[in-house]
Amino acid sequence: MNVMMNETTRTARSGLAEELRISVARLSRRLRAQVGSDLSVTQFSALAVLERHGEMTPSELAEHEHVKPPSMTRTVAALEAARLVARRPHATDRRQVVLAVTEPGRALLGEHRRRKEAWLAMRLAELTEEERAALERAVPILERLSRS
Amino acid sequence: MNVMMNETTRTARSGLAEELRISVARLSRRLRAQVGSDLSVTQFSALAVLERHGEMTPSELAEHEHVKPPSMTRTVAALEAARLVARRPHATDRRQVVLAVTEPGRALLGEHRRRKEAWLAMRLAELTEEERAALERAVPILERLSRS
DNA sequence: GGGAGGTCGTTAGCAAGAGTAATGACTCTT
DNA sequence: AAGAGTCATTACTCTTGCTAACGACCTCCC
Repeated sequence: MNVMMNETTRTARSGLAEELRISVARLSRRLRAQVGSDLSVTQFSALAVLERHGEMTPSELAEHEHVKPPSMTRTVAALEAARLVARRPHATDRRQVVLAVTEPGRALLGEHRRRKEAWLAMRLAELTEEERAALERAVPILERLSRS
Repeated sequence: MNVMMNETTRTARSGLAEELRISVARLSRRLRAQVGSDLSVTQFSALAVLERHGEMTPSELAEHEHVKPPSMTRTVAALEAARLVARRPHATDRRQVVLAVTEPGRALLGEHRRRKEAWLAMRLAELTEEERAALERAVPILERLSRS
């Protein structure tokens, strides 16, 4: 259409923020609907983060997930009730609590990952290799957008 | 690391589905928290879709947003109460209702778009041109993932 | 030492938004 | 014209986010 602009040289179009916002919101809603698991997306995300980062306090976890501490309290309570996360007292500060993924939690994590990837993986498989490569490049950028 | 694979030739890594799922969920949660508007993300998305697609019935809108009709009823009710959407009877089927964005709705849409893009646009501006281009390529793919 | 004030986690209560089930009005098929 | 199906809505529940407030604990400073 426009010979002066191509994909690699144009700057951010004014619509990019809006398009990204809407497509992310929609895909998120779609994904949530596909979770055929006994763990919610929020719980799974918290559990996965805890596994990746090792031991964390509830506040650290809340900050990482960009959620307020009371919300994380509820998420952690659910995970703890399911024996997927264990809490132990902090070594020196008795106000704090240290969370860690239990062995059953780790096992369930792998199992759930495989199950819950099914829907998305099926759809990813329908894409061309170039499209998947484009998503691979986008994922770390999306991660960075939600930090900062 | 692996000289046999590079970004363009590798197939979908097993982790892509999971990474994408988590990063999309997190960014979605982050975006939702940034909406300083009187319209929720859901309402805005429905209004935007309605503007883009022209007139639609509530069921069509619900299907497009991958939401059940009762949920869309509530969203539409809120939009109608704010005079952003108008409903009129279907020409031939009196069970159905036809929805359309009003002129104030259209105006508000543009205004809100500019306002609500602020957070994301700021973060997009911090990226390199290559990273933005990567997101530009990813957006239509994300869109396609949430359809089908 | 011993308060004053800050921090961590939790509880309580509220709001948004999604779901299922059921209903009322209407259309279509036979 | 009557039974079956469809569209939108209502009623109710659930999840998950938030803010406000609190109790337990730490730390700083006199």
